[in-house]
Amino acid sequence: MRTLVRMPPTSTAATPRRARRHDPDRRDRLIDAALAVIAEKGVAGVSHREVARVADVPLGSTTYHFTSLDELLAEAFTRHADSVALVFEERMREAPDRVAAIESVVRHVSADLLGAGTDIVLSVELYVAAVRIPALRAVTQTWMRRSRQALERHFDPTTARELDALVEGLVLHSALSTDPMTAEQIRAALHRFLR
Amino acid sequence: MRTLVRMPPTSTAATPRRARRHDPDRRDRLIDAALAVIAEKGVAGVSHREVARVADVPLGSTTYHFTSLDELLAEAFTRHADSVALVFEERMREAPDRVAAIESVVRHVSADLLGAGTDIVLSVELYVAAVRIPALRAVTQTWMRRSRQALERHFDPTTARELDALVEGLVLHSALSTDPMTAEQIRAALHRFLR
DNA sequence: ACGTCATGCGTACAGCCGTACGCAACCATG
DNA sequence: CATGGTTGCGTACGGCTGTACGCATGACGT
Repeated sequence: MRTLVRMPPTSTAATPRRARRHDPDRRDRLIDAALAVIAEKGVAGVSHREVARVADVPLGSTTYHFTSLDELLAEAFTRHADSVALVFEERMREAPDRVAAIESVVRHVSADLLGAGTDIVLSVELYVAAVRIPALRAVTQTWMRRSRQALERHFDPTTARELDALVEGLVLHSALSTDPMTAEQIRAALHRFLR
Repeated sequence: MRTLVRMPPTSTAATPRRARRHDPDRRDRLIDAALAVIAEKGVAGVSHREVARVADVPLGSTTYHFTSLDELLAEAFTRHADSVALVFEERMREAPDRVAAIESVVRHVSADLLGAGTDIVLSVELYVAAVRIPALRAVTQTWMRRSRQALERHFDPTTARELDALVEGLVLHSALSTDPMTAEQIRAALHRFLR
């Protein structure tokens, strides 16, 4: 139904043209909403409409702030990778020596990654999306580099690279397993590698 | 255009109703086609129509053989996991001792997994799909169990589990990296862990 | 040779999608 | 208070999706 006649704002028409809201954080909230959708339904579940629904904004708003869906995905995953990398960097920074660093890695795996359920899901979604979307490959590259550099505060480059891979594997296997490894088992594995 | 008049088979009508083919391997070929689609476009790219196109069968044929898309995905990933597991089991079987077993693992990672590009993509797609589709969780579980059991021919259970995780991490990092690890680097990492 | 019936396929339907586009609303000027 | 321009949103369009359903087909028993 095209409204040729101007409706008063109080009209009870189907969609009464919501008052336009001035809110400068909207773009941010859309990115968070996108991450929520990815965590719950996967990248496949991300659509302009779904994100708009979760963020409680009109459809037109999402297409206004993000030209394409890929742009939205790139920003969302960048935020995710940034936040995980920041936490890990802090963990490495606060470790005074090599032994403490190992313990920090254990905590990072068991608390930061495996503890908060959605983070690993987001990461795996990122990995698979990165296979096909070049912009996301760059995100994973940067993340891996930061991760290794953080480790290099306490370990030589080769060890850092291998350790990073081991951590990845431990996290992934635990995430997929019905019988995930305990913090103690993770500690044992890391000490064995670094002994 | 509904054809109320019976068309002769030689008619040049839009879709001349292809001769029905008796081919009992159709189901198998559909599963392979599904794997090809997953490798090329991801799980998100799998649709009855796309699989039908790749397998060169009519749309109705896919919906006939597989009630739902999830059923098709489950069968496809089961086939993939089976085939990778079989290769790995063979590699472990042919290794006479522990040292040879390590070398077999190196070859498995660098040749079987990283060598043939599509396999890792399929695996990562499986991991992420397994998060949301219960039937696929079972597939990953079985695969992990077989993998560990194969390793247990040469290593104790704890070592097997840790080694399995390390392999996973090495493969994943190499697959995602623009600068993947060489076979030599992988060998070094494994020897370091098992030294 | 001929009927029967499980097997296989064409088609239609309803619903979701991304995106383009034009108009409404507001802010900053004058 | 007028007016211009920027920002934001409603809507429509074409295309893709899964799936249900009914009819054509041909293998097989007789």
